[in-house]
Amino acid sequence: MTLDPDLFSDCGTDRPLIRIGDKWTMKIIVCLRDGPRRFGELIVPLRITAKVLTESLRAMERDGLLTRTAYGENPPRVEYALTPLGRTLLEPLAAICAWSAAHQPEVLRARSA
Amino acid sequence: MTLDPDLFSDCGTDRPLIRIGDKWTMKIIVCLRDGPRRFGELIVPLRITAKVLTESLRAMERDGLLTRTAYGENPPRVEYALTPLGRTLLEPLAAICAWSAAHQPEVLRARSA
DNA sequence: GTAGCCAGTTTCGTTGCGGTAACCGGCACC
DNA sequence: GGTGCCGGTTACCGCAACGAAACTGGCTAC
Repeated sequence: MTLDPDLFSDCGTDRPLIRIGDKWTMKIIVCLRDGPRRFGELIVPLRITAKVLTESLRAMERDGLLTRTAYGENPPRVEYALTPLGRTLLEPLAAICAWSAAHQPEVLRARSA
Repeated sequence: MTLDPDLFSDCGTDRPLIRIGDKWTMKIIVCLRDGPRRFGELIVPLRITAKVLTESLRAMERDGLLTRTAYGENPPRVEYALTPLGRTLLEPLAAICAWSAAHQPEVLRARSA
């Protein structure tokens, strides 16, 4: 594997641009990959609390990763959808998931050894 | 972009297999990509404290990502090197760094808007 | 008038990652 | 016999993330 020496230069910043590794960002993006979802359609499969989900969604909205659309109905309806920018994150995320899937046995074997 | 529907299935676990997003794992791997390094050669460029570096290295050693070789010399000399398994992480890491570099302006623009 | 729906917000408490500072052990040099 | 070098370890601490539970608000249906 040949790697551009400067490929990692932007990883040297104090805090990563997007907290890929935080507990929820990645899962929310994956949950939204097939189309918009409502608050309640995220909270159940993710098994996240309302507070943390709200915080995560707001942060991702601020970063331009997803959009929040509130319809003035009652009971309330709010839909969250990935932006094109958010969609571009699916590819590197897939790379990590593929690595996880491929090397999980190896890591677990190393851990138990 | 076409994505295997099951590609993300392994990301649904409670804790990710490797804490890619933790503050140091990624940087340590990048620091070791050109060959083995000593404790002191990691602590200076990373600007990490001894305690946290030790903890991170031990955890990565447990996971089989790197090896620790202590030479019985004095003053002590210890070298850390990526294993083949650790090297395979460079590729997905590069994907994330590339994303960061490519989309940083977009994110920052969204944040300030 | 009360109960339920949805999408939150508020309050309070816990946990764990990361940081600071001090100390350790063996040798080598002066 | 004191000092420095290297690679740690130990004790303590703060903050941000995470979580549980109760509450809100506006509308609808009974």
